[in-house]
Amino acid sequence: MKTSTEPDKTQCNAYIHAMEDALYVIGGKWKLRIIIALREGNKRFNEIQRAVSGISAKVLSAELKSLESNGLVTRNVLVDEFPVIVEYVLDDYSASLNGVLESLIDWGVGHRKKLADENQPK
Amino acid sequence: MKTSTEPDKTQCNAYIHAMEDALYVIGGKWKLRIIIALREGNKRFNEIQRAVSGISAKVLSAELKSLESNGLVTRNVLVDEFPVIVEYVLDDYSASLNGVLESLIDWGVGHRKKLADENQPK
DNA sequence: CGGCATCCTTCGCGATACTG
DNA sequence: CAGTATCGCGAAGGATGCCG
Repeated sequence: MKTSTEPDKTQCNAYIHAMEDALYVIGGKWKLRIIIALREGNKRFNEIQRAVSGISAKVLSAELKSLESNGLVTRNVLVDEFPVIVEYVLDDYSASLNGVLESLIDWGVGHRKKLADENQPK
Repeated sequence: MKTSTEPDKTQCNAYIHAMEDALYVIGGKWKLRIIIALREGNKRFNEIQRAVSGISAKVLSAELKSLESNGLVTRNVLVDEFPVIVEYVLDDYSASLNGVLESLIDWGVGHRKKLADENQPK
């Protein structure tokens, strides 16, 4: 607690800072899309690449490592011989993102609806 | 509605697509920070720049225009003579983002807490 | 005061090819 | 199948200066 005369400024910075923390982990073009793809079930590397259209193997590889290091995704090696088989699984911790995902998806749907209504006012 | 055998895949794509719509409008490094800054009250250009630390005038200008064109922010010219004075105001529509903002901020706070706990397990 | 112009850097991302 | 290596583009962003 503080007795300063500018509590708002402090609050605002705290909010912005929390947002930065969040975006550092789940920001960027791909991370949330990958998580959404994995929500419909565990997937192999190439399956994710197909589900998240447009992502390259290099980027997908990097994103998965990042998600793994943040405890959101787990990498399971199913077969460790030549045609290696790997499966990616959402970690329990990823459930903590449900609120974020749902509100973002909802807002996206609503915003698209709003744009459509503005173009077809009737 | 469809009778396909792969409703999940369709659902997943719809979710990802809605997310893309949302991120197109509020994604990127700065937009949500600017909105948070404006939530504590209307601000002038330079005030926003001070509140959102690190943003340059050029980028702030571009971001404000983008937010304006999406109906999230309104630009009010208070004085139109030489030392021009402009005020930026959150539009009513921006309230629709409250859920997104709160869940992101919450998650950021929680995630930081989680990291702290992992480093100080005792 | 608000904000555009210019120049420059950074790096996220993409395409293609290749390997265990 | 699951990635890595290489190359390189292009957009986003930073620094500085100027102008109404």
